[in-house]
Amino acid sequence: MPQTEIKPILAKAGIKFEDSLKNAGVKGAIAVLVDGREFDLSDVPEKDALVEAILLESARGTKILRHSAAHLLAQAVTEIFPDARPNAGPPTDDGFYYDIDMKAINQEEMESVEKRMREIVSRNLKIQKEVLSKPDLLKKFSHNPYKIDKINENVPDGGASSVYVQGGFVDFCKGPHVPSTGYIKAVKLLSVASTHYKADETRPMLVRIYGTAFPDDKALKEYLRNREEAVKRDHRKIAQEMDLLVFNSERAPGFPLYTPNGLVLKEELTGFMRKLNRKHGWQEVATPHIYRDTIWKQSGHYAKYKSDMFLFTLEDGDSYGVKPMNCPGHITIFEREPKSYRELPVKYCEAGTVYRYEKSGEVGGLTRPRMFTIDDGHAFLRLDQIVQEVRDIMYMIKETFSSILGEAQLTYDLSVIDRDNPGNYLVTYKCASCGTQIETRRVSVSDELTCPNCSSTDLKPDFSTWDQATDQLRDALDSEGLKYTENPGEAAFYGPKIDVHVKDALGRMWQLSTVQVDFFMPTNFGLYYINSESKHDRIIMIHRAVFGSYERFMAILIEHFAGKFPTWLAPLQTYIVPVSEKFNDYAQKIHAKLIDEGIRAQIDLGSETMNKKIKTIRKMRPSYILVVGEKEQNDGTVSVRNRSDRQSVMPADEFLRKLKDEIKSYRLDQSI
RNA sequence: GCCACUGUAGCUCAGCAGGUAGAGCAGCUGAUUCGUAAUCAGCAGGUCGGGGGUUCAAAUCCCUCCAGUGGCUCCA
Repeated sequence: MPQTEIKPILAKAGIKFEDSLKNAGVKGAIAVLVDGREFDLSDVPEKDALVEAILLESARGTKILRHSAAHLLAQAVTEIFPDARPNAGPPTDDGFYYDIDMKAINQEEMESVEKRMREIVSRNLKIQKEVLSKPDLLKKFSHNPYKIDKINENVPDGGASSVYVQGGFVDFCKGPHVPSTGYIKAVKLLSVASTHYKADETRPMLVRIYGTAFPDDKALKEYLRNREEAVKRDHRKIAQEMDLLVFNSERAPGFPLYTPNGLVLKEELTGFMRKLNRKHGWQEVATPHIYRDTIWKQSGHYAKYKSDMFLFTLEDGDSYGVKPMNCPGHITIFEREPKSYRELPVKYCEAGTVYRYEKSGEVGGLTRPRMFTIDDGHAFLRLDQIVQEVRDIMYMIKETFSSILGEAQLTYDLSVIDRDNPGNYLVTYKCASCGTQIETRRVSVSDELTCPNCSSTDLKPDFSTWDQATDQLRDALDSEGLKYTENPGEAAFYGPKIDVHVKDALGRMWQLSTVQVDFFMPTNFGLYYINSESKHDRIIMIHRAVFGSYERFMAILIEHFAGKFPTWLAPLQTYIVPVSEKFNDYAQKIHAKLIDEGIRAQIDLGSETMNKKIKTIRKMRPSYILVVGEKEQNDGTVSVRNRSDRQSVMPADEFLRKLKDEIKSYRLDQSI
């Protein structure tokens, strides 16, 4: 293991960090850390400071390396294409990119850029920091409007900032960087994409080149292997091989059609969730796919998501919308009769299929379809019941993923309101002159609100409901001992939420579960309960989903297991191959027995050779392949080949017993 | 929606200095009856994503629309 931590040393004022490190006998540093801030080795401290060496192999060091690799990329590009205007090139979690204003480049050109990068590495150019005044900066980058923008945004008048020079290339940058291009030993360009300047779709497109860099070749190779593995596991490819779904881009672009195999998988997951819901007191309901548009106006979806909905008007003039959400349906069921405080919480759930018109460039596979099924749940409860309910949901979530994925690693996000932009959310406003309260969502920040009572325009947002909801979520997380990060501005328009991310077998994090507290939709629909004093009281709603979308979760499972599902999920659990036609009867007897016991079993009575049958069925990823011939027929046994191609022979009854047990217990590995 | 790339048989792909399509697998027919990753032979299968244009002639060149992929934006 490379050493990644070194004891801090004292750096004297006026002496370059690199010299202080050298004097202290510290080797291999590429930058230093002082009070949490990173500096170049060539920087000179103004006063004595305790410094920590940053080694290339550390997380910080690798990030610096990648940042330098981004500069290297820009240098190579500008050497080959002198007209290219680099914009920005940051490191990312697993690599780096650089956005450059240039003509789109193809594969060969990208390879020549990469070749040039290696060549610049072998030149081992010194990467030197210079500090320039603002006018000098503007002059130096006068040919590059993007850098001019950046300088004007980041450097105050009369101020100065650093640039980094390597050979003939110079970039406006805070740094730090590795001391020379020779440090960038393991670098690889990965892909070309395009992006809008400042992520603003009205601005010009830039070419974004992605790449990655690692401290050594071995780490790079391993990363590339993982990437290849991810491509091999692509759910679209495996779903095709296992015959799970059909996408017909002409007839229904973005809409998955389930084949028999695919439906087995979805129904197994639905069954799992049904059982869990029952255990936790969620009652199953079913609601229509189409409603009058008035319900969407009332829920607030229409105002915000109209253009993303499938809407239509009939000849008689009635307008309808296909549901993009299940909540209004559940509300409609809930409000059928008044509820007493004693009856709460009321919890409805549904595997509810919703339809959203995702824009053409956004649809893709199962991760972003236009039709998907949510394991949706809506709890209607009292203010004092939130914490307990959220805790129970967090428990359900943990139960689900540890059961389906094994030792699942979960992380939690708490998304809260951005107080500076209340216009994005449904917020209570209080009139400063007459005290009237209204709950509304401004369409744009410039929208002036007027008091419906006194027509005053002096309305102040009141965040107390948001604060209450958010505090309850914090409470629930804290009392379950869960660590979480808070994200201001990421809340839903009707309330704060907890999102749960799950790590898959390739180390990727996926956002799956979500728990959202909603004070506003119950208000929009006038929901109430009768409290112990016979008065109306406000209903609180919790929206929750554990899998999120079945389709997306299936995609994740396919890639997580590489299609080799645990037996309970596998569309094909047993595949039976007779050694030759002579043993068809015995094979059919076994098959009939398995079918009778509810096993998803198939038998192959074709005239192909046994070898070929085994070969061709592999893409279906059966849990078990049974080969039966003379020996098995005589002994009443089966020859079993499992997912890892391990073979064994056992009595047919024993196989069936173990198989049933494995399925019933949702077992992840194989018992045979 | 924006940018780039791609679209040829059910699947994977070849053909593209313009001369109206080819392979493997899958399928069908026949032979083969086999002990754990491809038995042999034959047959059939495509108005080359749709539309328009240039040309004597378009899968191939041009325009346009649709769709897929990688990104950007968005994601109730």
